[in-house]
Amino acid sequence: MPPKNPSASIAAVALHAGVSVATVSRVMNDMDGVRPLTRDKVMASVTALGYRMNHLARNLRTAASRLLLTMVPDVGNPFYSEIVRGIDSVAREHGYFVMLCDTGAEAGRESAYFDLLRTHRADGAICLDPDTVQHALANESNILPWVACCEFDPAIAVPYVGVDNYRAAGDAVRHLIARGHSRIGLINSDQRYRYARERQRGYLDALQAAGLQARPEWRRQVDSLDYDAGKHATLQMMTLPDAPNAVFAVSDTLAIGALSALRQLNKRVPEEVAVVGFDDIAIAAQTWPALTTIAQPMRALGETAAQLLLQRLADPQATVQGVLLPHRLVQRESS
Amino acid sequence: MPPKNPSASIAAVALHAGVSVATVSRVMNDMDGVRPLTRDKVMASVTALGYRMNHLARNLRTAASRLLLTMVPDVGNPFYSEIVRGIDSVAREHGYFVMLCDTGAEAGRESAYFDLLRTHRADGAICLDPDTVQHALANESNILPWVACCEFDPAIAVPYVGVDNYRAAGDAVRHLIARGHSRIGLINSDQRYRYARERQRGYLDALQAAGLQARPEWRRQVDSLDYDAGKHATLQMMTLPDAPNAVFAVSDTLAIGALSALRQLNKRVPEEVAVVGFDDIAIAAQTWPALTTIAQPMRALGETAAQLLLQRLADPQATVQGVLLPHRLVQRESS
DNA sequence: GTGAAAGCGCTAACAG
DNA sequence: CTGTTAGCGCTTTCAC
Repeated sequence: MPPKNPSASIAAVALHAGVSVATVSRVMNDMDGVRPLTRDKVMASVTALGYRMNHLARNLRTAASRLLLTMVPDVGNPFYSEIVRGIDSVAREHGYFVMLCDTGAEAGRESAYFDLLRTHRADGAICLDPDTVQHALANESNILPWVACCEFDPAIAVPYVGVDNYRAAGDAVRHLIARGHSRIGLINSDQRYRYARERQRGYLDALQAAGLQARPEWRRQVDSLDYDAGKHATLQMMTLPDAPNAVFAVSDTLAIGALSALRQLNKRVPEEVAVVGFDDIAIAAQTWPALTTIAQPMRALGETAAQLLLQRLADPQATVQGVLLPHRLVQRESS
Repeated sequence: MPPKNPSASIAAVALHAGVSVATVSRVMNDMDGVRPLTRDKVMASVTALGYRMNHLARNLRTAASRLLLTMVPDVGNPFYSEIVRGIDSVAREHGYFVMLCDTGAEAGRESAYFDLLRTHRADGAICLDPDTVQHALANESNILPWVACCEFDPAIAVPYVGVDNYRAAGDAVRHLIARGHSRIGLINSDQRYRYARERQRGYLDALQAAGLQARPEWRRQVDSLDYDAGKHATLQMMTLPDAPNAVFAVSDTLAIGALSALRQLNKRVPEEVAVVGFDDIAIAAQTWPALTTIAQPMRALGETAAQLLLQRLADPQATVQGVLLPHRLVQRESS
């Protein structure tokens, strides 16, 4: 039973092994230029003393925390949590840990978190917050290494990864049109999000291209992605004299709320009202009826974001890039 | 427009203000014993230079990272993400940030994460992993500050917060019995979790107390909390010659999968088969039929865990405590 | 009330 | 191949 002393310092190990601290450091960092025999001696002392390196000290010296900040508007949303897993997996692969921060999409909290970069508590950040709040951070982007994920403004010189929201929304609407629906409603989220604005544009253009009406009453804006928000929006929309016979929701959670509302209204889905969502979160396949939706490669979105950030950290002056990942329509029962 | 230089050191500020680094440090830490005039001078220089303290250095000096590790089996599960929010909110209130780690309930990964404590990269940890994997860490619990949340073994000398799983499961079963069901199935999760074992015990005892049969075929064990796992378990259970007319699932996700299976089987819920879940995640109110479930105070669970940990950090030798929070039956349409 | 100076534990030149 | 040494930027006695 070796005496466990996690607080033993590198000096203690050096003493025990009869070598210098520099040598211990070399061994601990797997650097070459150490005689195997010496290395073994050091390792023996390390286990004998139960030594663990103090990362605080190393961090100060190397000026790196090996922590990646991830700022999400809402960790509770299944869409975001899947992305976080993607980020986490590649971060860990590269020896980084992730610090998860729930910003509630508030600019204030976001910029407070950004201080973590300025104070060297994190090496880089991935931001999923509204592009409107990203703008505030754009000026410092050259100094502070961060990338945008899902939400991004191509005009900002910040690496990003996302999907083509305009085209994706168009695909959803065109699908609905192809299924014979003509009065198509939109449940949209917070317009501070560029994705919300882009999807609305896609919706509108697709409608127009098909020569269909795009009545303003058929568009509802909600300020959260809760199930209830989608439900209420749908309930309201359906009281309209000439209510939509199909609805496109910009998020699965909203769409699921819509399903719930339609059930309450005794509307048959998709016969009386069709529903299409966005994201393809796990639950989308389990609803009744199962949700037709635009799938986003959530995992890959997170992984790519982490890769971009890691790239940027490795080479700060590398050219800024933007990546668009493919989406696809997953047709189930609700349309 | 002040020259922003986040990498300015305390020495630069001292020079600029014409004071010593000690004084700057005092000002930065809001310590008293500094003349207001001096304080103002320093603050002026701080803003002039755009100084932000380097936390790496401070951390080394104070031997604290002000980071809390949170280890969850699966960040994607809505149950856990709500708890994480609770943790995050009180952590931030106290000047801590949280580092979220998805362990996949693997003992290996868990102990790797624990190294973050040993290497001073985190000050404390909150563990939501199976009590079976917690046992491995119990020995070091006196040295390494951590607390258990949701999953815990009262026998381990580690502070914990959770619910009375035994009683909660009994409540669910008694509710089903009261509604006239006699053949009650159980969809249980991974037995490495103490909560799974406790809930099973509660289920069994409640059945016995009512003089009802507890056939082994009516119990299904799944190895994940995915919707699909619940669905498949239910599908299998329902092929039984004398299938249950009610099922208690130890997690809402499992119960939702069950709902999906029953729909596929054309069984009316709750008339032909009633379903009760556990947790009361947000989606539970939106399913069809809306899910009856045992609600856990997820937010409070997370908040309490963080408080316990913070307490432990403030006073390492304080007595170990265990907290049980109340659960409650939320009756909706599925039973 | 303020300053000088000694480290925290590690890494990285630079010598040997 | 290994050792010596000078810091990283901050906090914290201990003087003044």
